[in-house]
Amino acid sequence: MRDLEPAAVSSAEDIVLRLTEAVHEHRIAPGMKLNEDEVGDVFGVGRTVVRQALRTLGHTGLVRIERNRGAFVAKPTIKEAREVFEARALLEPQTARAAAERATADDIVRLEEHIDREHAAVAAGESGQALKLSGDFHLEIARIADHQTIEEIIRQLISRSSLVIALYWKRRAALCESHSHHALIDALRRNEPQTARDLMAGHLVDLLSQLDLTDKPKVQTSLREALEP
Amino acid sequence: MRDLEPAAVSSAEDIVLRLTEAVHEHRIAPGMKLNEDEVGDVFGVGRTVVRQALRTLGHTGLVRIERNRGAFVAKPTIKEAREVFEARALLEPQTARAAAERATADDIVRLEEHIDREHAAVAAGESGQALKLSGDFHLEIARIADHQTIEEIIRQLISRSSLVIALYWKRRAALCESHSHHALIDALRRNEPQTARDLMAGHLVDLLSQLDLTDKPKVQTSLREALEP
DNA sequence: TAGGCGAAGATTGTACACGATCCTGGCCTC
DNA sequence: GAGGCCAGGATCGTGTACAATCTTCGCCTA
Repeated sequence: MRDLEPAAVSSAEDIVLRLTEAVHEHRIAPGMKLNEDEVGDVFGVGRTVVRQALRTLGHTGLVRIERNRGAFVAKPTIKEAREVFEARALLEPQTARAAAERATADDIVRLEEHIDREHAAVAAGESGQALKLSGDFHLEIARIADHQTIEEIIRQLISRSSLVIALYWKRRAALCESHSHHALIDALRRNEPQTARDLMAGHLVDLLSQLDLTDKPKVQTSLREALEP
Repeated sequence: MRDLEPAAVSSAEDIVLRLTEAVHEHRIAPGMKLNEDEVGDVFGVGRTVVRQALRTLGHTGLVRIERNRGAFVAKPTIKEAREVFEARALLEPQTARAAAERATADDIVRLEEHIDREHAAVAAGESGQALKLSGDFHLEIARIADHQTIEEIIRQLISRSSLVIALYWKRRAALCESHSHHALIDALRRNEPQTARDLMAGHLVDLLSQLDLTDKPKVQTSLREALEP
């Protein structure tokens, strides 16, 4: 944690990664202003590089850029939240199916190591880290499916999912996820595409059902905007 | 066409649009180098703005950026080509279904006007323009479905589709598309979601089948890379 | 003549400075 | 006292200069 004197130089990619990580681990909250000078100081780079990074994050949907106003961590609306999970529901089941058709023994090992880290994070109470790993698990599936285009799209959707979870998660057992992931690995190990497909579809429904997307739970009017920071 | 002395100022968004249009209309070929100074001169802006635009295009997949080498119009491989259409096949049918559930009379009118322009372009022999309009048609469907997230993803996929078509299209009647689009409009007008879904699915299969994705038709080894420009 | 080395040119990467725009807070007027 | 106006500060947008890197081409050597 003593990363102070971070200095050195970070390329734009590094900053994108660091910021993405921070958002995934819920270390920076939706709506937070990302001042260019400030971010530049933190990472020891000029505004030019920060600008690139923020623009990149803007494209993934993690950051909203307003002209002459600056960059803010995105605050997905309820509609957007639904949309993100709908899109994932269209893409991921079929991707899991493809992954089940191609998964090698090595892939299974990697997935199991992944799950272990996920459990460790949960056990250590690091819910942020656990969430990030949970997202990475889905990405790993796409990687196994050997489908770069969809992998890239899913990466964006998972990023936004993190924001959605930060905003709309109703606290419950976070462990049920692990069960789903375990079952998925089993299906992949046994090369059962149809099972994998169904499990992923069900898993996404589960995730969505654990969000509180009732019509107006967290109003994000300018009023709240004024109260929160 | 006498757009010379373009000068004035164009913001980054404008340049993105102009370049995207040019690619969609096959006015600039895959693999072409996009020199920053050159683009800047053409549009009358500094390199900073060009840089932003190119980076944006890089994110949509239309341009490939190599560090210290520059920006090039992307050259999708056969695998990428398949991937793009697979992703579309997962997203668009369901989107068409949603569109059929929501389409208003106004929407139908807009779609029909769109088709008319498409026909006009085909009749005028402007195949590039026709292709662009054809892509926009699919985007319009996503807009009607009122699903911004998927719309944005489809926008990216259609951009890449244009590149794929530029590279792998085997010349045939370009008109069959119009029939598909017409049938889709009918389904939307009659609010027949299932029909719309199936039509879109079939339409995408048709599109894919008109590509020449046999194993090694257009080799793009470094040899070709060296010969082409 | 083939191969490797090195310098010059070209192109991108980054920082910085200046101009434009927006927000904030105080003051003036009604 | 309320509302509008204006100036000051802060922040972003863009052009430009300089540094880093890559490519190219000529030259030297075996």
